[in-house]
Amino acid sequence: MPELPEVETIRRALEPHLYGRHITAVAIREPRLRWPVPADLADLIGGKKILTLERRGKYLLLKTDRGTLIVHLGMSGSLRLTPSWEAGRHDHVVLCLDGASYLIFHDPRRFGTLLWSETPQRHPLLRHLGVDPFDPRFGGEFLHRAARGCRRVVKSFLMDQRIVAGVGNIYANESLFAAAIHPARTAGRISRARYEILARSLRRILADAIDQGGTTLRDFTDAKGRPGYFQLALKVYGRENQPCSRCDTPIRRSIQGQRATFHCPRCQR
DNA sequence: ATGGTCCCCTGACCGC
DNA sequence: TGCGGTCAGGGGACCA
Repeated sequence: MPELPEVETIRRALEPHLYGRHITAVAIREPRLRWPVPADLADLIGGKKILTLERRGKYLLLKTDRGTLIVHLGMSGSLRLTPSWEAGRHDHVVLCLDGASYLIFHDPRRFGTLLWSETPQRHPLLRHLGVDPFDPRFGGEFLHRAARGCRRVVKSFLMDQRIVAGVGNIYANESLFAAAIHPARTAGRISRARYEILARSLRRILADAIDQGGTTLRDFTDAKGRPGYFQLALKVYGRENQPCSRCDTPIRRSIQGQRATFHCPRCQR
């Protein structure tokens, strides 16, 4: 489900309600996620005070006064904050907070992650993450340099979390369309000038998507249950055979790296 | 090192 | 109504 804009949407909705709260109890109802939820999570996080909720790529970091809960939502994960809670299907982990509210990790497909770390930046899952698209270091020059000698197709290059952290399938497709770059072009053979356009397109699209509360294709909602609206602004993703917004040529769907790829065969070269 | 494939899992949808 | 096939926003493990 969630790429950078959706994760950021959840982060913004949650953080003001989490700051300074204490975790009073933890219930692990289903530990079998991407990796097992630590059986002693209650001991690790119980009684801790929440300091911040940060985002690193598609990860959320719930920082406490001692240690950090690392959260990844996978394809179908969500976090929601409710004043009351009745056990629902796929509500795998529940954090009880002081002030009688519940932070619920819900994930039907269980591709998500909940792990504990005292040094999250050095955690194996986070250590190799690339720059955030909103980091000042990110830009056309950065992409051009990172792509030097790279023989992969540009779309999978863009989705490689070790290069840029946070870009998934929707926003890779959309930013390549905005930059008029064919998704199957070899990453290492794209000019610096075109990477400048791609970097700007990506930033603008991610920022717009955050403003719209993310993209809701099926079931994405923020921490209060509200859907996003950026799906209304999608130009190619999920639009196979529909006319290109720029030239009316039917949008084409293909498969790259086991994932659906959408592009306009006329606009994108 | 690099790049491509497989697979983890559930649910929704489609055609028969 | 039921059944089988396909597809889905991610990414680590494994292989050449």
